[in-house]
Amino acid sequence: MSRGPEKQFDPEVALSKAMEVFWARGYEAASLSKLLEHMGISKKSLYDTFGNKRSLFLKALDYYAQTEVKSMRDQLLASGSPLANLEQVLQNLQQRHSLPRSRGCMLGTNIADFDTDETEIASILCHHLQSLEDAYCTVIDRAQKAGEISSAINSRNVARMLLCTTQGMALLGRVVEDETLLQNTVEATLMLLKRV
Amino acid sequence: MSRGPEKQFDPEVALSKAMEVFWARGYEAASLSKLLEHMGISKKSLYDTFGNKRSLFLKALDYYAQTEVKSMRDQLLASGSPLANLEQVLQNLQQRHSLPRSRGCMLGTNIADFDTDETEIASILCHHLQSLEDAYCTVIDRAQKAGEISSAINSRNVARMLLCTTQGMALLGRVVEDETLLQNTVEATLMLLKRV
DNA sequence: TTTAACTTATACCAATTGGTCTAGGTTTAT
DNA sequence: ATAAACCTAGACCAATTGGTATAAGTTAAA
Repeated sequence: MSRGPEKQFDPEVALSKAMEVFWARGYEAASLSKLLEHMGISKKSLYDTFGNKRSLFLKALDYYAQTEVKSMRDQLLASGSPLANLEQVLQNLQQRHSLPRSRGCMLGTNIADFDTDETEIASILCHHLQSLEDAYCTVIDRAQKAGEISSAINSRNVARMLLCTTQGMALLGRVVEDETLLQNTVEATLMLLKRV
Repeated sequence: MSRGPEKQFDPEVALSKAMEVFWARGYEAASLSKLLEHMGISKKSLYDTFGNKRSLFLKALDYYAQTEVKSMRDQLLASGSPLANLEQVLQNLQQRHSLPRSRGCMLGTNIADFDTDETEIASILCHHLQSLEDAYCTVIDRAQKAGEISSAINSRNVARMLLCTTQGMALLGRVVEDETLLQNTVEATLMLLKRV
Protein backbone atom coordinates (compact mmCIF):
# COMPACT_ATOMS: atom_id res chain seq x y z
CA MET A 1 0.00 0.00 0.00
CA SER A 2 2.82 2.39 -0.82
CA ARG A 3 1.75 5.92 -1.52
CA GLY A 4 5.11 7.22 -2.60
CA PRO A 5 7.11 6.24 -5.65
CA GLU A 6 8.81 2.90 -6.06
CA LYS A 7 12.46 2.61 -5.17
CA GLN A 8 14.49 4.52 -7.68
CA PHE A 9 17.19 1.89 -7.77
CA ASP A 10 16.85 -1.85 -8.14
CA PRO A 11 17.72 -3.43 -4.76
CA GLU A 12 18.63 -6.71 -6.44
CA VAL A 13 21.06 -5.01 -8.79
CA ALA A 14 22.58 -3.12 -5.87
CA LEU A 15 22.85 -6.38 -3.92
CA SER A 16 24.59 -8.12 -6.79
CA LYS A 17 27.06 -5.24 -6.95
CA ALA A 18 27.69 -5.55 -3.23
CA MET A 19 28.22 -9.27 -3.70
CA GLU A 20 30.93 -8.58 -6.26
CA VAL A 21 32.84 -6.43 -3.79
CA PHE A 22 32.58 -8.95 -0.94
CA TRP A 23 33.45 -11.70 -3.40
CA ALA A 24 36.61 -10.03 -4.62
CA ARG A 25 38.28 -9.26 -1.33
CA GLY A 26 36.23 -10.61 1.54
CA TYR A 27 34.24 -8.89 4.26
CA GLU A 28 36.85 -6.74 5.99
CA ALA A 29 38.50 -5.32 2.89
CA ALA A 30 35.11 -4.44 1.41
CA SER A 31 34.95 -0.96 2.92
CA LEU A 32 31.77 1.08 2.89
CA SER A 33 33.33 3.54 0.46
CA LYS A 34 34.17 0.74 -1.99
CA LEU A 35 30.72 -0.76 -1.56
CA LEU A 36 28.97 2.57 -2.11
CA GLU A 37 31.07 3.41 -5.14
CA HIS A 38 30.40 0.07 -6.77
CA MET A 39 26.73 -0.09 -5.81
CA GLY A 40 26.11 3.42 -7.07
CA ILE A 41 23.76 4.44 -4.27
CA SER A 42 24.03 6.78 -1.33
CA LYS A 43 25.03 5.77 2.15
CA LYS A 44 21.56 6.53 3.46
CA SER A 45 19.95 4.24 0.91
CA LEU A 46 22.32 1.45 1.81
CA TYR A 47 21.51 1.61 5.51
CA ASP A 48 17.77 2.10 4.91
CA THR A 49 17.59 -0.83 2.51
CA PHE A 50 20.10 -3.34 3.85
CA GLY A 51 20.61 -2.46 7.52
CA ASN A 52 24.28 -2.40 8.39
CA LYS A 53 27.39 -3.78 6.72
CA ARG A 54 27.08 -7.20 8.29
CA SER A 55 23.48 -7.73 7.26
CA LEU A 56 24.34 -6.50 3.77
CA PHE A 57 27.05 -9.14 3.68
CA LEU A 58 24.67 -11.86 4.82
CA LYS A 59 22.19 -10.86 2.11
CA ALA A 60 24.99 -10.79 -0.47
CA LEU A 61 26.13 -14.23 0.66
CA ASP A 62 22.61 -15.53 0.29
CA TYR A 63 22.42 -14.00 -3.18
CA TYR A 64 25.68 -15.76 -4.07
CA ALA A 65 24.25 -19.07 -2.90
CA GLN A 66 21.05 -18.54 -4.87
CA THR A 67 22.88 -17.70 -8.08
CA GLU A 68 26.44 -19.03 -8.29
CA VAL A 69 26.16 -22.04 -6.01
CA LYS A 70 22.75 -22.95 -7.39
CA SER A 71 24.13 -22.77 -10.92
CA MET A 72 26.85 -25.26 -10.04
CA ARG A 73 24.39 -27.60 -8.40
CA ASP A 74 22.08 -27.40 -11.41
CA GLN A 75 24.90 -28.23 -13.78
CA LEU A 76 25.96 -31.19 -11.67
CA LEU A 77 22.45 -32.56 -11.30
CA ALA A 78 21.28 -31.92 -14.85
CA SER A 79 19.89 -34.77 -16.90
CA GLY A 80 22.25 -36.63 -19.18
CA SER A 81 25.53 -38.33 -18.38
CA PRO A 82 26.49 -37.69 -14.74
CA LEU A 83 30.18 -38.05 -15.48
CA ALA A 84 29.88 -35.61 -18.37
CA ASN A 85 28.17 -33.13 -16.03
CA LEU A 86 30.97 -33.47 -13.49
CA GLU A 87 33.57 -33.02 -16.19
CA GLN A 88 31.82 -29.94 -17.48
CA VAL A 89 31.64 -28.38 -14.03
CA LEU A 90 35.32 -29.01 -13.36
CA GLN A 91 36.36 -27.64 -16.75
CA ASN A 92 34.14 -24.65 -16.15
CA LEU A 93 35.72 -23.99 -12.76
CA GLN A 94 39.18 -24.36 -14.21
CA GLN A 95 38.47 -21.84 -16.94
CA ARG A 96 36.89 -19.26 -14.69
CA HIS A 97 39.53 -19.42 -12.00
CA SER A 98 42.33 -19.21 -14.55
CA LEU A 99 41.16 -15.83 -15.83
CA PRO A 100 43.59 -12.96 -15.13
CA ARG A 101 41.85 -11.28 -12.20
CA SER A 102 39.91 -14.27 -10.91
CA ARG A 103 38.20 -13.60 -7.60
CA GLY A 104 38.00 -17.21 -6.50
CA CYS A 105 34.95 -18.46 -4.62
CA MET A 106 33.07 -16.08 -2.37
CA LEU A 107 32.68 -18.83 0.22
CA GLY A 108 36.38 -19.66 0.32
CA THR A 109 37.56 -16.06 0.31
CA ASN A 110 35.43 -15.28 3.33
CA ILE A 111 36.38 -18.45 5.15
CA ALA A 112 39.87 -17.00 5.16
CA ASP A 113 38.68 -13.50 6.00
CA PHE A 114 36.54 -14.12 9.05
CA ASP A 115 37.96 -15.04 12.39
CA THR A 116 37.58 -18.71 13.17
CA ASP A 117 35.41 -17.93 16.19
CA GLU A 118 32.72 -16.24 14.08
CA THR A 119 30.39 -19.17 14.51
CA GLU A 120 27.33 -17.59 12.91
CA ILE A 121 29.15 -16.84 9.67
CA ALA A 122 30.94 -20.19 9.80
CA SER A 123 27.69 -22.15 10.02
CA ILE A 124 26.22 -20.30 7.04
CA LEU A 125 29.33 -20.89 4.96
CA CYS A 126 29.34 -24.55 5.99
CA HIS A 127 25.71 -24.92 5.01
CA HIS A 128 26.42 -23.76 1.46
CA LEU A 129 29.52 -25.95 1.25
CA GLN A 130 27.44 -28.89 2.42
CA SER A 131 24.96 -28.35 -0.39
CA LEU A 132 27.84 -28.46 -2.86
CA GLU A 133 29.22 -31.60 -1.27
CA ASP A 134 25.81 -33.25 -1.52
CA ALA A 135 25.56 -32.38 -5.19
CA TYR A 136 29.00 -33.90 -5.82
CA CYS A 137 27.95 -37.01 -3.93
CA THR A 138 24.74 -37.37 -5.91
CA VAL A 139 26.45 -36.99 -9.27
CA ILE A 140 29.02 -39.63 -8.32
CA ASP A 141 26.33 -42.00 -7.13
CA ARG A 142 24.55 -41.53 -10.44
CA ALA A 143 27.75 -42.04 -12.40
CA GLN A 144 28.35 -45.27 -10.54
CA LYS A 145 24.82 -46.50 -11.24
CA ALA A 146 25.34 -45.58 -14.89
CA GLY A 147 28.56 -47.59 -14.93
CA GLU A 148 30.69 -44.53 -15.72
CA ILE A 149 32.67 -44.72 -12.49
CA SER A 150 33.82 -47.76 -10.56
CA SER A 151 31.51 -48.76 -7.74
CA ALA A 152 34.58 -49.57 -5.67
CA ILE A 153 35.02 -45.98 -4.64
CA ASN A 154 33.20 -44.33 -1.75
CA SER A 155 31.05 -41.60 -3.22
CA ARG A 156 30.81 -39.54 -0.01
CA ASN A 157 34.55 -39.54 0.48
CA VAL A 158 35.22 -38.54 -3.10
CA ALA A 159 32.58 -35.81 -2.90
CA ARG A 160 34.40 -34.34 0.07
CA MET A 161 37.70 -34.58 -1.75
CA LEU A 162 36.18 -32.77 -4.71
CA LEU A 163 34.94 -30.05 -2.38
CA CYS A 164 38.45 -29.50 -1.01
CA THR A 165 40.07 -29.71 -4.43
CA THR A 166 37.73 -27.21 -6.04
CA GLN A 167 38.05 -24.79 -3.13
CA GLY A 168 41.81 -25.06 -3.48
CA MET A 169 41.53 -24.39 -7.21
CA ALA A 170 39.44 -21.29 -6.62
CA LEU A 171 41.94 -20.07 -4.03
CA LEU A 172 45.09 -20.71 -6.04
CA GLY A 173 43.52 -19.23 -9.15
CA ARG A 174 43.68 -15.85 -7.41
CA VAL A 175 47.47 -15.73 -7.56
CA VAL A 176 48.75 -18.30 -10.01
CA GLU A 177 49.47 -17.01 -13.49
CA ASP A 178 50.17 -20.39 -15.08
CA GLU A 179 46.79 -21.72 -16.10
CA THR A 180 48.13 -25.25 -16.53
CA LEU A 181 48.07 -25.61 -12.73
CA LEU A 182 44.29 -25.81 -12.65
CA GLN A 183 44.13 -27.62 -15.98
CA ASN A 184 46.41 -30.36 -14.73
CA THR A 185 44.53 -30.57 -11.46
CA VAL A 186 41.32 -31.28 -13.34
CA GLU A 187 43.12 -33.77 -15.59
CA ALA A 188 44.49 -35.65 -12.60
CA THR A 189 41.14 -35.66 -10.80
CA LEU A 190 39.23 -37.01 -13.77
CA MET A 191 41.96 -39.48 -14.62
CA LEU A 192 41.93 -40.93 -11.12
CA LEU A 193 38.13 -41.12 -11.08
CA LYS A 194 37.76 -42.74 -14.48
CA ARG A 195 40.47 -45.38 -14.58
CA VAL A 196 39.42 -48.99 -14.10
CA MET B 1 80.86 -3.39 16.61
CA SER B 2 77.98 -2.52 18.90
CA ARG B 3 78.91 -0.64 22.01
CA GLY B 4 75.54 -0.85 23.68
CA PRO B 5 73.80 -3.93 25.03
CA GLU B 6 72.32 -6.66 22.88
CA LYS B 7 68.68 -6.48 21.98
CA GLN B 8 66.57 -7.13 25.05
CA PHE B 9 64.07 -9.22 23.15
CA ASP B 10 64.72 -12.07 20.76
CA PRO B 11 63.88 -10.83 17.25
CA GLU B 12 63.25 -14.38 16.06
CA VAL B 13 60.77 -15.03 18.83
CA ALA B 14 59.04 -11.75 18.09
CA LEU B 15 58.95 -12.65 14.39
CA SER B 16 57.41 -16.02 15.12
CA LYS B 17 54.76 -14.29 17.21
CA ALA B 18 54.06 -11.90 14.35
CA MET B 19 53.79 -14.87 12.01
CA GLU B 20 51.11 -16.38 14.22
CA VAL B 21 48.99 -13.25 13.96
CA PHE B 22 49.35 -12.96 10.18
CA TRP B 23 48.73 -16.70 9.93
CA ALA B 24 45.51 -16.62 11.88
CA ARG B 25 43.68 -13.83 10.10
CA GLY B 26 45.75 -12.61 7.16
CA TYR B 27 47.54 -9.34 6.53
CA GLU B 28 44.76 -6.78 6.77
CA ALA B 29 43.09 -8.09 9.90
CA ALA B 30 46.45 -8.29 11.67
CA SER B 31 46.32 -4.78 13.07
CA LEU B 32 49.35 -3.16 14.65
CA SER B 33 47.71 -3.29 18.07
CA LYS B 34 47.12 -7.04 17.77
CA LEU B 35 50.65 -7.56 16.51
CA LEU B 36 52.19 -5.51 19.32
CA GLU B 37 50.11 -7.21 21.97
CA HIS B 38 51.05 -10.67 20.77
CA MET B 39 54.70 -9.87 20.08
CA GLY B 40 55.08 -8.25 23.48
CA ILE B 41 57.29 -5.40 22.31
CA SER B 42 56.78 -1.69 21.91
CA LYS B 43 55.79 0.03 18.71
CA LYS B 44 59.14 1.72 18.45
CA SER B 45 60.98 -1.59 18.68
CA LEU B 46 58.78 -3.06 15.98
CA TYR B 47 59.47 -0.26 13.53
CA ASP B 48 63.18 -0.10 14.41
CA THR B 49 63.62 -3.84 14.01
CA PHE B 50 61.27 -4.80 11.21
CA GLY B 51 60.61 -1.63 9.23
CA ASN B 52 56.93 -1.19 8.54
CA LYS B 53 53.96 -3.55 8.64
CA ARG B 54 54.45 -4.79 5.12
CA SER B 55 58.12 -5.68 5.57
CA LEU B 56 57.27 -7.35 8.87
CA PHE B 57 54.75 -9.44 6.97
CA LEU B 58 57.29 -10.36 4.30
CA LYS B 59 59.76 -11.44 6.99
CA ALA B 60 57.03 -13.42 8.77
CA LEU B 61 56.09 -15.08 5.49
CA ASP B 62 59.71 -16.02 4.93
CA TYR B 63 59.88 -17.41 8.44
CA TYR B 64 56.78 -19.49 7.74
CA ALA B 65 58.39 -20.87 4.60
CA GLN B 66 61.61 -21.72 6.43
CA THR B 67 59.81 -23.53 9.23
CA GLU B 68 56.35 -24.83 8.35
CA VAL B 69 56.76 -25.29 4.62
CA LYS B 70 60.24 -26.69 5.01
CA SER B 71 58.97 -29.18 7.58
CA MET B 72 56.38 -30.47 5.12
CA ARG B 73 58.95 -30.78 2.36
CA ASP B 74 61.31 -32.63 4.66
CA GLN B 75 58.63 -35.09 5.68
CA LEU B 76 57.70 -35.71 2.06
CA LEU B 77 61.28 -36.20 0.91
CA ALA B 78 62.49 -38.19 3.91
CA SER B 79 64.11 -41.56 3.34
CA GLY B 80 61.94 -44.64 3.56
CA SER B 81 58.76 -45.46 1.69
CA PRO B 82 57.67 -42.48 -0.45
CA LEU B 83 54.02 -43.51 -0.28
CA ALA B 84 54.24 -43.85 3.51
CA ASN B 85 55.73 -40.34 3.67
CA LEU B 86 52.90 -38.94 1.57
CA GLU B 87 50.35 -40.73 3.71
CA GLN B 88 51.93 -39.38 6.85
CA VAL B 89 51.92 -35.82 5.55
CA LEU B 90 48.27 -36.02 4.54
CA GLN B 91 47.24 -37.54 7.85
CA ASN B 92 49.25 -34.88 9.63
CA LEU B 93 47.52 -32.12 7.67
CA GLN B 94 44.15 -33.63 8.35
CA GLN B 95 44.76 -33.76 12.06
CA ARG B 96 46.12 -30.25 12.38
CA HIS B 97 43.41 -28.64 10.30
CA SER B 98 40.68 -30.48 12.16
CA LEU B 99 41.65 -28.94 15.49
CA PRO B 100 39.03 -26.60 16.99
CA ARG B 101 40.59 -23.22 16.17
CA SER B 102 42.67 -24.26 13.19
CA ARG B 103 44.24 -21.32 11.39
CA GLY B 104 44.65 -23.07 8.06
CA CYS B 105 47.72 -22.39 5.92
CA MET B 106 49.37 -18.99 6.09
CA LEU B 107 49.87 -19.05 2.33
CA GLY B 108 46.23 -19.80 1.57
CA THR B 109 44.81 -17.37 4.10
CA ASN B 110 46.81 -14.54 2.61
CA ILE B 111 46.02 -15.51 -0.96
CA ALA B 112 42.45 -14.73 -0.03
CA ASP B 113 43.36 -11.60 1.89
CA PHE B 114 45.46 -9.71 -0.61
CA ASP B 115 44.03 -8.06 -3.66
CA THR B 116 44.63 -10.06 -6.80
CA ASP B 117 46.66 -7.23 -8.32
CA GLU B 118 49.29 -7.37 -5.54
CA THR B 119 51.79 -8.96 -7.88
CA GLU B 120 54.79 -8.80 -5.53
CA ILE B 121 53.00 -10.70 -2.78
CA ALA B 122 51.45 -13.06 -5.31
CA SER B 123 54.79 -14.06 -6.76
CA ILE B 124 56.23 -14.80 -3.31
CA LEU B 125 53.22 -16.89 -2.36
CA CYS B 126 53.42 -18.72 -5.69
CA HIS B 127 57.09 -19.43 -5.16
CA HIS B 128 56.42 -21.21 -1.88
CA LEU B 129 53.47 -23.08 -3.38
CA GLN B 130 55.70 -24.17 -6.23
CA SER B 131 58.22 -25.65 -3.81
CA LEU B 132 55.42 -27.66 -2.23
CA GLU B 133 54.20 -28.81 -5.61
CA ASP B 134 57.71 -29.92 -6.53
CA ALA B 135 58.00 -31.92 -3.33
CA TYR B 136 54.69 -33.64 -4.05
CA CYS B 137 55.89 -34.39 -7.56
CA THR B 138 59.15 -35.86 -6.35
CA VAL B 139 57.53 -38.10 -3.79
CA ILE B 140 55.10 -39.44 -6.39
CA ASP B 141 57.91 -40.07 -8.84
CA ARG B 142 59.74 -41.99 -6.13
CA ALA B 143 56.62 -43.94 -5.21
CA GLN B 144 56.18 -44.91 -8.83
CA LYS B 145 59.80 -46.04 -9.11
CA ALA B 146 59.31 -48.04 -5.91
CA GLY B 147 56.23 -49.67 -7.40
CA GLU B 148 53.95 -48.22 -4.74
CA ILE B 149 51.89 -46.19 -7.18
CA SER B 150 50.89 -47.03 -10.73
CA SER B 151 53.17 -45.55 -13.35
CA ALA B 152 50.12 -44.86 -15.47
CA ILE B 153 49.40 -41.64 -13.65
CA ASN B 154 51.05 -38.32 -14.46
CA SER B 155 53.07 -37.30 -11.41
CA ARG B 156 53.10 -33.56 -12.19
CA ASN B 157 49.34 -33.47 -12.66
CA VAL B 158 48.71 -35.37 -9.44
CA ALA B 159 51.16 -33.14 -7.57
CA ARG B 160 49.16 -30.13 -8.65
CA MET B 161 45.95 -31.80 -7.64
CA LEU B 162 47.42 -32.53 -4.23
CA LEU B 163 48.42 -28.89 -3.89
CA CYS B 164 44.85 -27.77 -4.56
CA THR B 165 43.33 -30.45 -2.35
CA THR B 166 45.56 -29.71 0.62
CA GLN B 167 45.00 -25.97 0.29
CA GLY B 168 41.27 -26.65 0.23
CA MET B 169 41.61 -28.82 3.33
CA ALA B 170 43.47 -26.08 5.20
CA LEU B 171 40.84 -23.57 4.18
CA LEU B 172 37.78 -25.63 5.04
CA GLY B 173 39.34 -26.72 8.33
CA ARG B 174 38.91 -23.12 9.50
CA VAL B 175 35.13 -23.41 9.58
CA VAL B 176 34.09 -27.02 9.45
CA GLU B 177 33.39 -28.66 12.79
CA ASP B 178 32.95 -32.19 11.47
CA GLU B 179 36.44 -33.62 11.33
CA THR B 180 35.34 -36.48 9.10
CA LEU B 181 35.31 -34.03 6.18
CA LEU B 182 39.09 -33.86 6.06
CA GLN B 183 39.48 -37.48 7.11
CA ASN B 184 37.34 -38.67 4.23
CA THR B 185 39.14 -36.36 1.84
CA VAL B 186 42.44 -37.99 2.73
CA GLU B 187 40.87 -41.44 2.50
CA ALA B 188 39.53 -40.71 -0.97
CA THR B 189 42.81 -39.22 -2.16
CA LEU B 190 44.90 -42.16 -0.98
CA MET B 191 42.37 -44.66 -2.23
CA LEU B 192 42.38 -43.17 -5.71
CA LEU B 193 46.16 -43.02 -5.77
CA LYS B 194 46.73 -46.56 -4.56
CA ARG B 195 44.20 -48.65 -6.41
CA VAL B 196 45.47 -50.78 -9.29
C1' DT C 1 81.24 6.79 35.24
C1' DT C 2 80.42 7.98 30.92
C1' DT C 3 78.22 6.79 26.75
C1' DA C 4 75.81 4.63 23.26
C1' DA C 5 72.41 1.57 22.04
C1' DC C 6 68.65 -0.40 23.60
C1' DT C 7 64.00 -0.42 25.90
C1' DT C 8 58.90 1.09 27.06
C1' DA C 9 55.30 4.33 27.33
C1' DT C 10 52.93 7.88 25.56
C1' DA C 11 51.47 11.58 22.83
C1' DC C 12 50.58 12.75 18.39
C1' DC C 13 49.47 12.63 13.39
C1' DA C 14 46.42 12.36 9.09
C1' DA C 15 43.49 9.17 7.05
C1' DT C 16 39.94 5.83 7.15
C1' DT C 17 36.64 2.94 9.38
C1' DG C 18 31.40 1.88 10.19
C1' DG C 19 27.51 4.46 11.29
C1' DT C 20 23.99 8.43 12.13
C1' DC C 21 21.66 12.42 10.86
C1' DT C 22 19.94 16.50 8.49
C1' DA C 23 18.84 19.28 4.56
C1' DG C 24 17.00 19.60 0.24
C1' DG C 25 15.41 17.69 -4.09
C1' DT C 26 12.57 14.24 -6.92
C1' DT C 27 8.91 11.25 -7.97
C1' DT C 28 4.21 9.83 -8.00
C1' DA C 29 -0.24 8.37 -6.09
C1' DT C 30 -4.00 10.79 -4.07
C1' DA D 1 -1.49 20.83 -4.78
C1' DT D 2 -0.52 18.06 -1.15
C1' DA D 3 1.76 14.47 1.05
C1' DA D 4 4.30 10.47 1.54
C1' DA D 5 8.03 7.90 0.25
C1' DC D 6 12.05 7.94 -1.99
C1' DC D 7 16.60 9.87 -3.39
C1' DT D 8 21.58 12.23 -3.06
C1' DA D 9 24.93 14.92 -0.86
C1' DG D 10 27.36 15.98 2.84
C1' DA D 11 28.24 17.12 7.64
C1' DC D 12 29.25 14.80 11.65
C1' DC D 13 30.59 11.16 15.07
C1' DA D 14 33.83 8.14 17.94
C1' DA D 15 37.04 4.66 17.15
C1' DT D 16 40.78 2.65 14.79
C1' DT D 17 44.22 2.45 11.23
C1' DG D 18 49.51 2.66 10.09
C1' DG D 19 53.18 5.48 11.29
C1' DT D 20 56.34 9.12 13.67
C1' DA D 21 58.39 11.44 17.47
C1' DT D 22 59.69 12.35 22.13
C1' DA D 23 60.87 11.55 26.81
C1' DA D 24 62.59 8.74 30.38
C1' DG D 25 64.52 4.55 31.98
C1' DT D 26 67.67 0.26 31.40
C1' DT D 27 71.63 -2.26 30.11
C1' DA D 28 76.33 -3.08 29.48
C1' DA D 29 80.64 -2.23 27.15
C1' DA D 30 84.44 1.21 27.12
